[in-house]
Amino acid sequence: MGVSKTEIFTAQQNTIALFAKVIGHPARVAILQQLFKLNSCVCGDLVLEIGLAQPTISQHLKELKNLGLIKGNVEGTSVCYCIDQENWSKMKELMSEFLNQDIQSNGSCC
Amino acid sequence: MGVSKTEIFTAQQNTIALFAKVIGHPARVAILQQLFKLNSCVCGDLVLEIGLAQPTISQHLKELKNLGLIKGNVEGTSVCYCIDQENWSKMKELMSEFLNQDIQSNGSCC
DNA sequence: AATATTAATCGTAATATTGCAATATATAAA
DNA sequence: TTTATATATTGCAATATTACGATTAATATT
Repeated sequence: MGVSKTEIFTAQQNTIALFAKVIGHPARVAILQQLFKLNSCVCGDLVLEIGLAQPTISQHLKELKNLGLIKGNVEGTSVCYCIDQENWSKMKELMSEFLNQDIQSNGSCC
Repeated sequence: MGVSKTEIFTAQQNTIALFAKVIGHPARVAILQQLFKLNSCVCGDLVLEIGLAQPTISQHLKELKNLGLIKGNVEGTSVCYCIDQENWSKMKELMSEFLNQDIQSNGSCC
């Protein structure tokens, strides 16, 4: 069907999946890395840096913004984007907790 | 197009995206959590636990296996799955490095 | 006001993902 | 050897994602 059955999972599972999904595209990884590198960055610079068309970058920025990982400020005709550090930290917390899980049983593995 | 332009990104960016993508579905998050909880788990138990059809679970397991995050051993008619701890650690390392990035510039944010 | 600049949105084509019924495969048990 | 059990594979329908050209919107500049 192409649509996930989110209702059968916990809120935490769905949230982890949503954050992972938005990082699950190399263009968005590249955008985030660039924003960490430059602190703030105008949309047009990302288009040049990354090499995808302007509407495509704009779409990826929108997804990152929807999840709160970045924020954008209008500056004249350009829009300046940067990491939303507070939300990034929250996401990092959630993902780290998931990644750092330990095997909870001592039964031998297969 | 539906197809990512992976060739314009670095290997690291593509790898991060691939790992994030496979975690980007709540069913796979749930499977991984269950495997951490029980150490090893038979496919059929995951079907019961998670509540998706057997072919669907089987497909998700395949994706996790393709990326090396889990491994499966045949035990009679069942297949026992567990976390591949070595590869999980490598993935964790890569993702943590990405998540723990710090702003590298002191220019003010927008 | 007219024009240039920048980014967002719309529309669309190509492809990927999700989920499951039906079927195939492989081993165990009778 | 037949039958039961467990998992994988196939095929398909519904939906989502990716990418971009064309256009729109919004502000700056002349």
